Amino acid sequence: MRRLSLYLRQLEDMFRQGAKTVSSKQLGAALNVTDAQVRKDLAYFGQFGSPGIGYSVEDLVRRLRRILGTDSTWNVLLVGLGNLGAALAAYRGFERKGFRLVAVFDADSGKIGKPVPGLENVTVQAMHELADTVSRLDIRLGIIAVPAAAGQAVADALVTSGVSGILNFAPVNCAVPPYVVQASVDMAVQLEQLSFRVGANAEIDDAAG
Amino acid sequence: MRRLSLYLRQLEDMFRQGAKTVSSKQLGAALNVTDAQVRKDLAYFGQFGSPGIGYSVEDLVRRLRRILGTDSTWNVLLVGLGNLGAALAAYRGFERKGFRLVAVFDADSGKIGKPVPGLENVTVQAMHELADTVSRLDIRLGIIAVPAAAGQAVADALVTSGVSGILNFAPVNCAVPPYVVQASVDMAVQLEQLSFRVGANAEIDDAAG
DNA sequence: TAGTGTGAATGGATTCACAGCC
DNA sequence: GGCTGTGAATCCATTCACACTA
Repeated sequence: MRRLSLYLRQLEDMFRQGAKTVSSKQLGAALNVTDAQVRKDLAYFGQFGSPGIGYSVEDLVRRLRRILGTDSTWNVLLVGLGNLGAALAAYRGFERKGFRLVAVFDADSGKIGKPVPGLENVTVQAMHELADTVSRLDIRLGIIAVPAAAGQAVADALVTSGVSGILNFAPVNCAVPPYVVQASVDMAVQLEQLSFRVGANAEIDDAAG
Repeated sequence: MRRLSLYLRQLEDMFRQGAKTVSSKQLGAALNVTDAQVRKDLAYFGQFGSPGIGYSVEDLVRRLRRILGTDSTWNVLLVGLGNLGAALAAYRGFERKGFRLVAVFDADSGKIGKPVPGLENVTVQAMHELADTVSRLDIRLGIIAVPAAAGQAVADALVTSGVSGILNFAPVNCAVPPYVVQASVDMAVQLEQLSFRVGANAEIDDAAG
């Protein structure tokens, strides 16, 4: 369920602010979701709450992490150290969520061998080292941050090297076998969705006067 | 419909490769969608295809752009020129999709007044100039690329300044009034979704032997 | 009383199946 | 023969309503 991650993020936030318990209504209100929806989502994985009380924030955080698989750390690799890749490498939010960027690859020979800004003990590797590194460091997730034209080739290389999941920032649809999980984020597509919905909103307003 | 943007991206790709017509089956196969799904989606907006032939790629691209509102250019602003913001500012893919980054804001006084790397004629502005700039340049979409702690304040400022849509990269849920459209992208959440689905896949494999 | 867990009902999205057109 | 557009059927997610519990 895609909402589970959002529940967890919100709950971690609430936990930092010292909240002990939370009701489905409170959690839902913070995320624009109905209380019934929250309860259905959580109940699907077991009995987490106490009638009359709500949910223990700390307990729920622990259980959600377990469900999402982030109660242990995942090793992650990145392909493509352009602007976006560099931003991802420097982002300090992954660590806290249970992900560790342990290897970075690029096709540009000018970058290979140099340290990755913002990452300790990681130097840029050549693409041909991919498979070796994946098995040596037990890497299961790969992030693609390369131009569209290179996307499919990199996806193929990741699949061959044995990763189980791919997060794809290249603005292209990459074909992967069904046993490999893929998520895609395309900035331009996101903006298009926005402009579409803004346009639709404007029409509704027009119709309403 | 969220798939519309993906259809458009794929069609633009096919157009560049010289394709004249495309069938719902071909288009669907490229995106892991059934042919019936493609036809339903497109038919919702009108009669675009010819039985026996398929769809004209060029015509369909034009019609989809019209539907998505990207047949004309949208002015866009960016708040936050950290690693991610800089990557977005330097990304050359927006222009081709009908979006132009015309203003960049940051709270860091050390950055204000300096040119934005990769953008012609754009210098970093202070937050207090937001509302003025939005109305002067007729900006309707805003991108948030600031730390989580600053997200809500920036969202509020954008709403007050009069933008119609917000693309939020801050890892926090921002409350906005219903007449403002919002899309959110959280890199860490994306990875969590992946790890969840990879875990689920593994269990299915286990069960199957 | 406040709030969970859950069957029943609803509604929206997806698939099926096919008539009609090129 | 190949392919679209679309009603009918199906599936799945969401909401409703409430029995039950701390």
